[in-house]
Amino acid sequence: MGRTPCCEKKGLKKGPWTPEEDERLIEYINKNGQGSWRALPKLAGLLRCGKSCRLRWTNYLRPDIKRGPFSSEEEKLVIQLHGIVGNRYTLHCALSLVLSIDNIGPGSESRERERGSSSVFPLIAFGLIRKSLERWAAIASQLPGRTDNEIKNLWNTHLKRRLVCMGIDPQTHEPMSTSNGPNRKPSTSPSTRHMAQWESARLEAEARLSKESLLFIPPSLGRTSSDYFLRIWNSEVGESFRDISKGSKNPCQSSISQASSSTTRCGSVSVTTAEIGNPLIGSSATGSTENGDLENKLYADDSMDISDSSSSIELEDSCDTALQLLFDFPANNDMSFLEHSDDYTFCDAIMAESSLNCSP
DNA sequence: AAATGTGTCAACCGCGGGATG
DNA sequence: CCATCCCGCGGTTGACACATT
Repeated sequence: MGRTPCCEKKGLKKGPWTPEEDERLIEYINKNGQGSWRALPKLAGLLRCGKSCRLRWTNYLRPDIKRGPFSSEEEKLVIQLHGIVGNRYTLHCALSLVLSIDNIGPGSESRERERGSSSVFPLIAFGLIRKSLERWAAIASQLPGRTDNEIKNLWNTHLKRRLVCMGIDPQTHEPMSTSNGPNRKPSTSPSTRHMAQWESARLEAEARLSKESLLFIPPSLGRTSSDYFLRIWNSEVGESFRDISKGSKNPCQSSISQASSSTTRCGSVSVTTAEIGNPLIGSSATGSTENGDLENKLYADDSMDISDSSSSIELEDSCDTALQLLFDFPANNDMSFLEHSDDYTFCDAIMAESSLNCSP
């Protein structure tokens, strides 16, 4: 309703593309570049709608497309990434964590202690919240040469079935409820497990950040954990997130609002870190009050006087940066941190066993 | 050998949402 | 504020190849 169709349907060709059409499209884009898809068919002399041209180009003709079957490494990566950004459950976990942090206002010292040291984690969570809304593109961005459509097809035709065959819920990446299997530990609540996973990721990020900080700060000056947080806080990443609760145009804020309003509807996660009593936090936290103060500043930003100069573009970059932090660490897309929770990630088992037990 | 079933994948559809003028 | 363009999504279709009966 209201929207005009992307093109006049009459007289336009549908179905498989011919080599001649491909050639025309490639030639046109090589000459004129991408964009203006609506006008492109006419200019290129194609009897296709612009959307069809765009799809053909982005999913098939782009020179950087990698053809051929997915390698086992790629499949494993897709499964792992789907576990992170690929379901709304994770999205809500991230959201809940951010909100739980947000709920800790000045004076809530006990909760601060429970939560432990501050970190880059909220920034990662914000990035993930945003990116979770673009699941296939986010996953595809980590697999050079693969398109989101290709990954979606792979997931729907191969991987999803494989997970089901392995008794794993493809949505939650959890073992199916009724059959935990002989070697499985009693299943912890999904919330707890996801939170443990998140916390594990957070700790890794912190460790890495701390390590990197050693390169920038002379040991003679001494360091506290707040130094590391300050470094992030003073960076452009921090600058962008200082404005998160200001201004409705903020894309992250928008996502948060949307997700927040849907939390009740989906009923997935409404726990806070403190509520689930994540043991990782207690065992590893430094419990720095300096950090708590910093976080109070960070999340009680209604009272902060910050000259708002960050554009949405900067914020977007920062969200990307935050996501990239997660994708990057420890290094080169090594997602082994996911396996720290020893009953959560079954990718290796899946890859090893699927061909034996789940042959179509 | 023919009919039928199944899997795969490129392509399409309709929708929501951000960006822009 | 509104209309339009563009992008990305989930879901689906249809052609084709291959397996099974």
